[in-house]
Amino acid sequence: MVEVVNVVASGALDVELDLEAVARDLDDVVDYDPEKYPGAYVRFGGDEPLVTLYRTGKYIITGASSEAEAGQLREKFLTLLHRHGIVSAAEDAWFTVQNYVCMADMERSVNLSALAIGLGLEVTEYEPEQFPGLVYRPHDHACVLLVFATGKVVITGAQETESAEAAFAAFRDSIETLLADE
DNA sequence: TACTCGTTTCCTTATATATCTGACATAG
DNA sequence: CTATGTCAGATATATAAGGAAACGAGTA
Repeated sequence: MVEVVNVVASGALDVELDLEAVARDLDDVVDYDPEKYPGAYVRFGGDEPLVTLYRTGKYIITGASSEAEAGQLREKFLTLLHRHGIVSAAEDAWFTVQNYVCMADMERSVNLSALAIGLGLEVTEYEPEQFPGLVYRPHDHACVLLVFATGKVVITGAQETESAEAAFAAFRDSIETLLADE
């Protein structure tokens, strides 16, 4: 079972923004420090996803647990901007999910050194002294898997949930073949 | 050699995962 | 004063974004 733990999405408004003015208008939710970073952070609540807004009108939503949650936050964000007259509804250009970060559990321990050899050294990276997880980049799936000795797996880089699920399913099948004796 | 222009890298944010390190704290 | 304990911060992964800095190459 693959569980989505983070969704990164981006979108654009067809207008250039004066972030200084936006930060003044929405002082209670906006955190803007151009000396530190060019984007303005919009936080509705400590537990809600983060919106990073740029001068160009583009924005990023990070920290949502589902595509639906990202979409709801986007609506909330756009409504806020409309209410303050910062943008009009017509200036809303596009919005897409860019990355799904998922978690899965094989519920068995894994010998990562053996797995690296089994999967092939050209598709894996395992340096336990640098990082305890094995990095697996399958050729036939557009995402990256981080495999841990405990059997926990992090799947990241997927543009769709289905792609993360397919990558994990294929990985779980190969694990059973490669490490059947352990 | 000096300057310009294009490319590349880093920064920041979220999130799970696990391992080690360094900085503190508190107890004996 | 030393022992153990706790906690935060790297380490690595993907991804968007804009700006700054660094860097290589080409020209005068």
